[in-house]
Amino acid sequence: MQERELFHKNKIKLTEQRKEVYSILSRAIKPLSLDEIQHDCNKIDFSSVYRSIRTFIQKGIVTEHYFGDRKPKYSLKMNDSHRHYIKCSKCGRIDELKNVCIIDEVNKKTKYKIVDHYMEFIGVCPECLKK
Amino acid sequence: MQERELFHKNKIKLTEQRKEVYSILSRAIKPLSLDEIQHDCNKIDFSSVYRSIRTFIQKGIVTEHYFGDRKPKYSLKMNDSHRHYIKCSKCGRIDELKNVCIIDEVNKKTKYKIVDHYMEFIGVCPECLKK
DNA sequence: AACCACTTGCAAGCAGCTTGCAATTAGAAA
DNA sequence: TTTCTAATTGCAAGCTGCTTGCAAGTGGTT
Repeated sequence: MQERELFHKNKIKLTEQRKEVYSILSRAIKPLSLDEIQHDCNKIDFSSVYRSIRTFIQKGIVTEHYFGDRKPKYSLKMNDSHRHYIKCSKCGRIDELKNVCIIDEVNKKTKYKIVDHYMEFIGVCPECLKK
Repeated sequence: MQERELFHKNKIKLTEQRKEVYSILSRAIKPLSLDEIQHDCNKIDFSSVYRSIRTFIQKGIVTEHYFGDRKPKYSLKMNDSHRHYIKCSKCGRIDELKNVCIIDEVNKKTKYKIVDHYMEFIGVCPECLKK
């Protein structure tokens, strides 16, 4: 979907700041913190980055991730599927973990109606294992 | 294991404050935030609660959990197995999710050596579903 | 019983958001 | 295209949830 179309569909005004934040997230290869997003921006106030992200989350365009530190990370919510990540405990590198699904198993074990889930894996990456 | 023995084995001084924090965690039926732990205490300073928890985590006695809000929760790390929880998006109730394991599947999909993992599920609990 | 390294409560400090507000601006209406 | 107005922005102040320095107090060894 086009950026313009996506914004219009969600009744979000197409401002320069929002375009830039969206663009950064669409080019990111991993979830980013507010800090990191602002750092990649061309002079956008932190509060504006913060508010665009809040808006995107509220409209379901962006997902918030927790990786066990105090800074949540953000990524575009893709239509295809829920994504999971693995983080290296030595160097901090984050990789995507593809084709891992646990929803069916959880559905069998609980009476809750699952609406969302989040998984985080901590490990040692191949490079750090060599050392 | 006895509390006294556990503390001694880990070279942790057996103070009144630490005994109380440990006792609260051992009676808790779900992970608690620092706030909640302090609230259950009989006049222990917040910084002491904070530092006991840090010590317990560092000694491997306590586990830190993230449930998608800004306040980490803490529980005793049981010897038996890694625990997972499910949280109701309507009422905030948290239940334990038993016998759910994904480690084997993840090990097949990645070259990382997994050292820890964390899963969180958000759903609507049976009571809230009725409403 | 005496000692002393560790622990505590207190208060100050700090990071990471979160919000109020006046100026600015996107985009609907004319 | 110009006008109008509600939404958005940058700035600065404020807040929450830790985090830390320090002097007083205390377990546990001697």
